[in-house]
Amino acid sequence: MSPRRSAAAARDTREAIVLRAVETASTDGLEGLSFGRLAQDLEMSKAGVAGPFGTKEALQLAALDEAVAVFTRRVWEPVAHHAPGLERLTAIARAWTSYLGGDCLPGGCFLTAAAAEFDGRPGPVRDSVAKNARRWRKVLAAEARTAVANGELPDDADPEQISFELNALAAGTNQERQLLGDPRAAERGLTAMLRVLTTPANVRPRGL
Amino acid sequence: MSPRRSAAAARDTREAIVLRAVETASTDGLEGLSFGRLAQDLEMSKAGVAGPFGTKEALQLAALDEAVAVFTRRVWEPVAHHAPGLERLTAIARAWTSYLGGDCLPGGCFLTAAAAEFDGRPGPVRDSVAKNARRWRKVLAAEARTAVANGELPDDADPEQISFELNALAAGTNQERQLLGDPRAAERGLTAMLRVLTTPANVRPRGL
DNA sequence: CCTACCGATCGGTAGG
DNA sequence: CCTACCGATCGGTAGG
Repeated sequence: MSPRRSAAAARDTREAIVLRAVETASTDGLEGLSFGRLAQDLEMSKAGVAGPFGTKEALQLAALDEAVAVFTRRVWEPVAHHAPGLERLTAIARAWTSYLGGDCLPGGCFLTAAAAEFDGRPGPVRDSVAKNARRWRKVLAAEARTAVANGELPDDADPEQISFELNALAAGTNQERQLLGDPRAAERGLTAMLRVLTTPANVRPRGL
Repeated sequence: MSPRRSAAAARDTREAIVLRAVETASTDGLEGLSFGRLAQDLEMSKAGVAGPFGTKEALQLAALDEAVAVFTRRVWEPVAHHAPGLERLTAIARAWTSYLGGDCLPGGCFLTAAAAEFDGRPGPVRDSVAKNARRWRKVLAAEARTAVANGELPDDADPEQISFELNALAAGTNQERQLLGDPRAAERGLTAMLRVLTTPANVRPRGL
């Protein structure tokens, strides 16, 4: 009663294509993907690569889903056992910057790159990028809200602002690492994130 | 003794192509530029567009230079008359976030997008993007160093860290505006930047 | 999952 | 700055 061999083989093929697509897109962008080049890399026919997806857009969406799954596995799952609130936020800061400072993908954080690539273009790929970005931002804001409720952050701390700043610092950490090649990128990012969690901006500082 | 008519006309043509290229690349990326499409947009022949540049890479570099010039005009020049140090840094934060929150380009901050697009690829375009990024980062760090020397920031504030954080927050502001469509993006970015300038991270906060 | 093909577009050049 | 062209590659499909 195991799945028919051909169905399992088809799944494996699809998975191999998606993994390679994520790698390629991390350096060349999602728009830089092509069936022909993937076929060469995987030593398959072009039609064999295109078949499981039908369109380039479907391939891009599949690669994006895979990248989200990797991010979840590398950043969210390791911190899920921490207590909600400030403790978990701190754990996220550590896991996230460590992820950005590592070299799991040749071109750096896929999701940051995809956000920049599609932020000016309409369509399903952009919609998916935006949806995932919003989802993660909501996770961060919810943790910040819990931290305020727990008295771990000041009553007037703004959870949305904290979420915004953590996200910005992650994007900056990725740029520091990938474009400028700074090995201290992760450390700089973590220092900044921890300060956001220590002295969060609520109201605009006076006199500036 | 005025320049020959044909030379002046050639300069105008080149300029028109570059301006259109910056616009196109702000949404589609520098790699998304093509002589053929620019020719259609400008109602010229493809060879007429390619001629003044020779290669696509030369066109990309010209578009990048133009975007840097726009950034300088919009962010640096308006603050150059301010006193060096904290006052000028604060003015930069205002001009920068205002620039990012405006809509001078359809696809948002060209330089942030180019950084993300080329951070994983070798070549002259990446080198130019990195060189410009480094140059701006040095300007920011120098201002922070002056602020420390003036006693406007704590003695142990780290100018490089301040430069890193301001840059990260700019990238985050651009993403907030372009991808998530948040009209408060500029305000959030400014709030965060001003806090960096008010309570800069120097050493890692204790106990985290 | 393959071969073979479609029309379109790519970067670039010859020649004027 | 134009027409006309080059070989290569694109996304996608027919048919098996």
